Amino acid sequence: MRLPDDAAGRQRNTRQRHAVSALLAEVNDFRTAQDLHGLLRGRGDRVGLTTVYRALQTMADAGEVDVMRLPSGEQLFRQCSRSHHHHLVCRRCGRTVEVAGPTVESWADRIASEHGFVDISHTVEIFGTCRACATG
Amino acid sequence: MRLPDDAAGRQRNTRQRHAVSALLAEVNDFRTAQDLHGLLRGRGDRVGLTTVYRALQTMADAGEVDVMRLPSGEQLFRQCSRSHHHHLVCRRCGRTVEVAGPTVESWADRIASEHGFVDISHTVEIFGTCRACATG
DNA sequence: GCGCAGATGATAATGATTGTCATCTGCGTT
DNA sequence: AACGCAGATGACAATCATTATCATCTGCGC
Repeated sequence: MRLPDDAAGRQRNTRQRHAVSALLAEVNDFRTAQDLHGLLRGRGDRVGLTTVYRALQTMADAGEVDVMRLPSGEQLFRQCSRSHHHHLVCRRCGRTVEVAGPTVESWADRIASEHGFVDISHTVEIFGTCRACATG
Repeated sequence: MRLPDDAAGRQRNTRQRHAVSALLAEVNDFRTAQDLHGLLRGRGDRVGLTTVYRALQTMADAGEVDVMRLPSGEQLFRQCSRSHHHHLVCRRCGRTVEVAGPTVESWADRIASEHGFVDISHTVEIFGTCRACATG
């Protein structure tokens, strides 16, 4: 047990991973993998699509980025605060707001316990139209 | 205005739609479209996969079936109660429990309103391991 | 500088879902 | 009971995001 995080600590510092990470920090919003790949290419960074997917997957596993899924099924990635939270998404312009939800957390846990479920996790997404889009 | 639900009331009673509907009533659980199609074929009902998808889509639009999405992105269909509710799903055996959540509903609405969002909808899924799977 | 495990990327493969389109069939009308 | 047509069907092709392959490359510890 010399290396507690043995399996996880094997990632290298590559140009590509850094590029993806930097881009996520820049566009502070949810983007698809394909989208991010396009942006990288557009700015001249030469990164393969496969690599973008892999980088995002790795970062997601490490808790460095959030993954959410659109009703259509596509997954979106974003650099988010590390703590558990959910998202409020404008279905028109895509603007997102992080929302903390102690209410839901405890509700979900309670409901699950009442039914004898253990090892609970949950997903919550809220969709709506933001003020700008509604009035514009 | 002889037909108030003009646009929606155009569905015909076909053998195929009935077969899909009957199967859903039988297996009271979430199934993929492909899965349902396989079951129909297995029992001798001759129905095209495309038609199964269309039937499910139509029924979902009409609120007759529930659609949920696995973390992997595949969508599952189930005949459910008409009222709005969410699901508690065993990640091991797939058993599902319908849960009503006035708490979340109001929470989601309140959060969204506070941020100026309108026309709110939301998705909530709770995953866990049911007692049977946890002890077994 | 060496060497190799991990990383990359062009490409093919996968797999669920949707589009196409010629044909068929409820079902209201005649 | 036959008619006609809008909606329905289904075999097949197409899409599209994501993943698998695999030969090659490169951090980075030695």
